[in-house]
Amino acid sequence: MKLETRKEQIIKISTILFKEKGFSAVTMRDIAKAMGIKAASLYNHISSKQEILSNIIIALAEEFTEGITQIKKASSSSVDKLNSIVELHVNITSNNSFGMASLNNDWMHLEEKLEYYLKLRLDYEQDFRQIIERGIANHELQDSNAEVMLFSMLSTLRSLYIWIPNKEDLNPSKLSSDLSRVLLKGIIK
Amino acid sequence: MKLETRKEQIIKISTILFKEKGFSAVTMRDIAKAMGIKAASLYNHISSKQEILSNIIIALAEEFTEGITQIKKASSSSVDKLNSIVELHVNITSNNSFGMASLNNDWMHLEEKLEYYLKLRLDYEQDFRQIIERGIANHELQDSNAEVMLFSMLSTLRSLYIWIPNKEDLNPSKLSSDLSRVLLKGIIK
DNA sequence: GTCTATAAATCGATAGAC
DNA sequence: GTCTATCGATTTATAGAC
Repeated sequence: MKLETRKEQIIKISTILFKEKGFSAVTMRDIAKAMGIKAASLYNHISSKQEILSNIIIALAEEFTEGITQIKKASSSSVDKLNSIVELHVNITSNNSFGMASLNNDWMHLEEKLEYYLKLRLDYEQDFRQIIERGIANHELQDSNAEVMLFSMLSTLRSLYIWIPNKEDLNPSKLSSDLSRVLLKGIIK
Repeated sequence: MKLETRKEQIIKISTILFKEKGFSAVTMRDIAKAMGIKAASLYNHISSKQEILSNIIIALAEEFTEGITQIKKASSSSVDKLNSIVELHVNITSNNSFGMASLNNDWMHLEEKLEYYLKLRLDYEQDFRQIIERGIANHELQDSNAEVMLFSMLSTLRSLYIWIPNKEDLNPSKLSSDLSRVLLKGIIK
């Protein structure tokens, strides 16, 4: 059992509040109240509200970057790489579904780290796109609009945070395989 | 060419600002500045910031409700109904991609209209779910997890607002058919 | 590490002149 | 229909006692 620092506790509680109302609508007093202390006391552990948001978003973005870097250099088929990407999203979102809300909806409120975040996101999308394009080139995937395929998969995977917390009986590996089947093979008979 | 009332102009500009930074981070002074007037002058046309948000979200939610009501009572196949739902989302989002951001991300800041919005959303999802379940029952669709199918389609369709404005050469009917193919038939060969 | 107190800025909204 | 002026509440953040 890891001992949580006070800073980690603040970030954890803020993550929950940010998902409920969004970063801009949550006040330092809201965070303090949820911690059971006064707002001024927060500043002994974090330097600003902005720092809390940065911690949440950048940590997640870097997890995705690490994940796709591993997938990219594996020697598996394109389809298996796509399956691994689905697994990556399901796993990260299962462990931090609250934080995924900030990553998706509050990234524009980043300040110093905004540029860095945008680079990570762009690189991730480019790696994902390349896996799809190679799948088309080597005839594993249908020869249709790669951009629509990318958009469709990424939209579903990025929305997992809305859905996962409502599935009390969540089994990540079953969800990954169900989702892979639907995303890759469609739903029609 | 329709003449826009001042109120409609305010709502239109607010919609753009809300998409950029979210409802909570946009001030009445921001809206006024974009209109070229002072904040106090806004109150001659709207009664509160809240009223602007309600107008944006409820109008869109009702469009979706009307759309699926028509689709539901058509005598077409389940697959054709799903195609119509894709078209519905592409059309509404093409006409108001900015407003779709508020619908997706700022609905929780509704006050008096929150309950009404939640009912419209729940009913919509229930209609959508029923179309999928009937498709499975009559063997048009694969006999797998209906909830995952619903989630996957809905996530992609709800995210269209992020993507559509970046496709300068957008052809709604081509997008609808590309998207239907990917969502229904998958991407694998 | 938490508190009280408060600074300095900004918020939504109103009053009243033009 | 827009303005200036301003109210009262609320915001992030700091100072300094304990």
